[in-house]
Amino acid sequence: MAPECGDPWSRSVRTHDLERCRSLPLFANMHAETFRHVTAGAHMQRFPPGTMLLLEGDAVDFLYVLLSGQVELHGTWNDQETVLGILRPVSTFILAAVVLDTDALMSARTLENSEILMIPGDAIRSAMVEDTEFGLAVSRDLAGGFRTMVRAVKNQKLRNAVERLANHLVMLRASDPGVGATVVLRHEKRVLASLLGMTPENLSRAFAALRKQGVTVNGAVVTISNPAALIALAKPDPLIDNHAPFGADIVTPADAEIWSTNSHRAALARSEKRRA
Amino acid sequence: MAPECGDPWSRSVRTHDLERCRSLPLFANMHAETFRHVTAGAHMQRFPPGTMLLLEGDAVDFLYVLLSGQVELHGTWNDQETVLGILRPVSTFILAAVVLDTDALMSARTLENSEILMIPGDAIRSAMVEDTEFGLAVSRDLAGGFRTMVRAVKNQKLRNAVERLANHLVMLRASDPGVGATVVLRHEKRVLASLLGMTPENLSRAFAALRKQGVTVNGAVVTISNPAALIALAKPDPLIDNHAPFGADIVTPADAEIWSTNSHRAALARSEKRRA
DNA sequence: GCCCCGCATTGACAAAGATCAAGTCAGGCT
DNA sequence: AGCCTGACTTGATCTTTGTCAATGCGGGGC
Repeated sequence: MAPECGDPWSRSVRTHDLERCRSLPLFANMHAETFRHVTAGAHMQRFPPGTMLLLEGDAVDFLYVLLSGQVELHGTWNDQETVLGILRPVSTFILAAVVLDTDALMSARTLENSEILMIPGDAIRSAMVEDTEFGLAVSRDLAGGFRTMVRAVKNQKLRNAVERLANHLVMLRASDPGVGATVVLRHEKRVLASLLGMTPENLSRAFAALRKQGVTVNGAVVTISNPAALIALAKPDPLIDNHAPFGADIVTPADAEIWSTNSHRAALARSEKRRA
Repeated sequence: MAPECGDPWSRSVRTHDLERCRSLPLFANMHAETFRHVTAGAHMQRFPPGTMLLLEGDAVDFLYVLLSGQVELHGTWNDQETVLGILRPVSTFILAAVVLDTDALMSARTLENSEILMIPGDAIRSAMVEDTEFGLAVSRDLAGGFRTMVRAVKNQKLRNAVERLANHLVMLRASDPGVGATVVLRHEKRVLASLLGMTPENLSRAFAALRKQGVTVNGAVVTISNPAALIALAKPDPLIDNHAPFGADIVTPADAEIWSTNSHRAALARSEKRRA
């Protein structure tokens, strides 16, 4: 289902890929044999930016594992589109549709060059039956995904645009292990706007509104001169915002809830280098 | 955690209760022995309307099974409240928190006199390990719940207030086995307003706006004199609205997605036959 | 029966957000 | 280098939604 934009580039699956896959909570405790069986039928593909991996309504034949790059999940209705989530490595996506062997509710599109491991849905479903440990991991992953979406609904219904942006910035700050004066936006602003449920114009104005709280923007670099003021406005809440603390704190591994993402850190470092 | 509002009324668990529980897809294929073990520690309680069963942030010790009455799930932030879902029998709730053994993201409150079976979370979690069939059912239920929440986000972000109301009415019509001229709202209007993500005042105006499409309201009774016009405005979409599209189409049994409700399905099939 | 209280509706107004239209800027291409 | 494209911003305007206030309606309790 890749309509345009050049052929995907298939390549063989390296053991390094499998190791990264294995590092996900979803696969970590799987029996070695089941893991081998599941990945036997998998194949690896590279996609250029802007490739539609999956269209909502399509039957879902694979579980996707994003190993490098960035993928956007979005939904469409009445010629409008809204971004429902953005994935960074290492993450899986559309597990729910695979488990139910049904059609996708979200479309998926690459935002950057991306390497994706595609695991046949059949293999996933039979592994759930054969390997209890994996079955449990699937349940935990889906429970986390459910909670992520509950948070999204609360965020959308209880907060206005400026508050959503403020919390997004607070989240970025919290997830950045480095010092605190600046954060780097991880997506194009128009993508971010859609993710936050507003138009690009309105995102610009929301940034402008946050100048009072000491927020200034320069391209993708946002400097937060008065974190306390920003946080006072944002009122982050653990029951909405899942600030995955890398640095400290335990957070039960099951409660990842970032779809199934685990290791963001690499990408962050990269984007930090180049800045206007 | 039932703060006020009179003592809950505990009573013994009857076999009839267990049978209704068993009818849920979540429990239907469970081994008899596991089911007996799981329900051994369960107890039954009656709650008057307005009782807080669970407060967001609370640790979750039980899986709740609603056997009669009506329960509202809502979220809170910054002194505002929004309804995230409304359950009718027979449904379970907060399975995700039980699976992860963590705190609740949603509060639960009875809207009517309700009978609720409370199953200890430990028993659920150990049953998942011991009974593969049950583990699979849990995964499927959570996958359905995830998809329900994805639909909710799309509904909220892609549609305006009038469109959300129109689709709600179309959904009620589709799920009502009787003839088509009227539907009955299932909740107080202010609850419905919150569920649809608007204020009560705005709900009134949304109803007024639908008069052009032949919608008139009288208390809880809504008459739809021109279904085609209403549907034309609502543009219901199987990827957002989980009711049988008017054409045909089967709903795959796995794709329940109504949290974990089952009882609708029969109604759906019925309404499929008769169509304007 | 009467009184109250809470729900629902309506109108006037205010705030939030979307749309339309320029206009700027940076990066990529020839 | 020069140009072109696409992203971002800003202002003006309109639509949608929320807020505040007043009123009507109806059911439950005394």
